[in-house]
Amino acid sequence: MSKTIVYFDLETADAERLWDYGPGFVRIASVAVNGGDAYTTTDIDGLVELLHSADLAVAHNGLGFDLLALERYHGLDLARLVEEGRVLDTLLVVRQNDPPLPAKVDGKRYDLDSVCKRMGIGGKLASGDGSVLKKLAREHGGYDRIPVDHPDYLAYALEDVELLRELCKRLAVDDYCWRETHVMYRLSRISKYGFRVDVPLAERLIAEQDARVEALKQELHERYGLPLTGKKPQLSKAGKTALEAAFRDCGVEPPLTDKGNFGTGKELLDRVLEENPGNERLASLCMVLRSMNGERSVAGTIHDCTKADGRVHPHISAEQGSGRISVTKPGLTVFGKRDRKNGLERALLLPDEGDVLIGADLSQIDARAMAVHSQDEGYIAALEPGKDLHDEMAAAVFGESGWDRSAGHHPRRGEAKAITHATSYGMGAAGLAKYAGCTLPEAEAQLTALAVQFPKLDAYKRFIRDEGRRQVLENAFGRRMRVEPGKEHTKAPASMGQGTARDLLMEGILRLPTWLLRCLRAIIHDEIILSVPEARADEAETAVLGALQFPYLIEQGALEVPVLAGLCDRGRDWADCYRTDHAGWPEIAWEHRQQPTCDDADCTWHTAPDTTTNAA
DNA sequence: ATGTATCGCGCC
DNA sequence: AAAGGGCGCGATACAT
Repeated sequence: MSKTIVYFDLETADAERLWDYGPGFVRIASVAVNGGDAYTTTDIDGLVELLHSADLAVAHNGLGFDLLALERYHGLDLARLVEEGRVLDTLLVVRQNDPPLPAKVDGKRYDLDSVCKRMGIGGKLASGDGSVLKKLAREHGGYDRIPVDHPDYLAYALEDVELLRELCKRLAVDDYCWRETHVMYRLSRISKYGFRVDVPLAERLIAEQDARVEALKQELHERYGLPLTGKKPQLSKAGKTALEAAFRDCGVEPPLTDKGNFGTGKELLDRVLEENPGNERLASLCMVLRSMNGERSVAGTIHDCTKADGRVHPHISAEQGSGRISVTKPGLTVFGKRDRKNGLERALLLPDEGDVLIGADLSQIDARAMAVHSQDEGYIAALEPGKDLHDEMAAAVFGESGWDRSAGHHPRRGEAKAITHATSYGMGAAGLAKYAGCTLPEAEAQLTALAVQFPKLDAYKRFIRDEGRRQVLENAFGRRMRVEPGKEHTKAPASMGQGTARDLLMEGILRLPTWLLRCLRAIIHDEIILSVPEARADEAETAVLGALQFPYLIEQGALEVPVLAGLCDRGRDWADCYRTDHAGWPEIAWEHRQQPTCDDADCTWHTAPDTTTNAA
């Protein structure tokens, strides 16, 4: 009994409009069944029928695009296909077979054409690289206006599916690929359902920011002759020239970046201020520059990404070197959280009507990943439920003396935090000293103490650096990760820590009950956010914790490492989820923002936008 | 016009 | 010999 394998590729309207184009988004499909002749068709419902009856549906980036389009507009039962193991996304497989270097270097190496070229597939089929399609779209006034019988269009589509079939013959599909299929399907629910946006708030914040930026530009112009063109004149060539003169006017040499260029970044300003205490003119210049630089356009980005349904539908992919998840358009991973200045950015995202946001984050998950791999008894013990890793680290490095375990935290917990964080990633004594603000000998002593207290952790890092010289590492779950030659010392441990941490969270995603999948709204490396009906919030939180927490055993006979998670506050918006963490910043709480006024002079919600900075 | 590089900022 | 890692995105400069 032979299996039916369907290879397919879609040509659509502008891919950016997957979630809001409406019917007609999918224009033609190219299809090949087993070894039969490839063909193109406009009968997309027919393709879906074919996929429903097939043993395997194969597409490149299918879980990022093609299958999602068929699900949205043509009734594809994607959940069932994935559940029954009948979906193969070759993009996921290629990344596993030939893992990427960091995205900066390797970002565009995995589109179908690049992959096939690299593997020597293509032969006489020469069009490649999508330029044909782009040209057609330009000629006809858009991707959705290319005639569906245009011979070049059809040839292009046909070639893609033939390449896909050839590619498939050369791929090795391991267990990790099948697991990853389930992972990416589940994460694609975030794109599908989208995250509701507070559009009026976005518009208000944008307007306020525009006013603020205009005032800052004006100030720099009047005081230092900065040109007024562009959004960030301090970054423009003419702007830099003006500012260099401004620094000299203050009696100071213009600060330079590591590459020797003039720069006005936070660190450079800090340094120049430190070196010139009491220079008021300089202080005032730096303050305005800092305000200018600090102006981000998160509200604008969100607004631009919001579709007609009032929601953003972020794109989810696993293209990072460690396998970490990228969330883009908009990039939800970088929204303000720690700085009060940006704390309200998350207030732009809302639960569905009648819902509340819930969320949970894994506790020190990178450290747990290192514990899993190193099997260091002491390190694992420090991660036991009820213990605080940083307290235990402080005790290990600085000693138990002066710490009454029953009375609270270790007095030097703050310092230990830096050490824990730094050492998993191979930071040296110099780096640690700078990061932690201690002297070099102190940093050296701390690193030595660490190696003595956690010998297996230390040994593991040395081992994995060595392994890294083979260029490809495998994390605890079997994900393959490439290490840049020459950077093993720092990147090998980092990849294992981040990569295994990533898959520990994905394990939680796979353990979520099905009903919560449509509630998923965001994923931020070690944290997930969901929008759930208020009446089911208790149930949902219990289920989320149940899914995310489990003892992890890397292999038979190994020591178990507990994976633990904590809930955030239930939020009326995303910022509201962290009101307890930031009790000192009342505006983080939704309740507070409902008041017409408040007494906190530093409140970033009620205080009228201060555009002047007014140094005088 | 389009793509790459650089800076600068934010998060994990 | 010494070395924190991973990223997204806006804004700008420069090459093609």
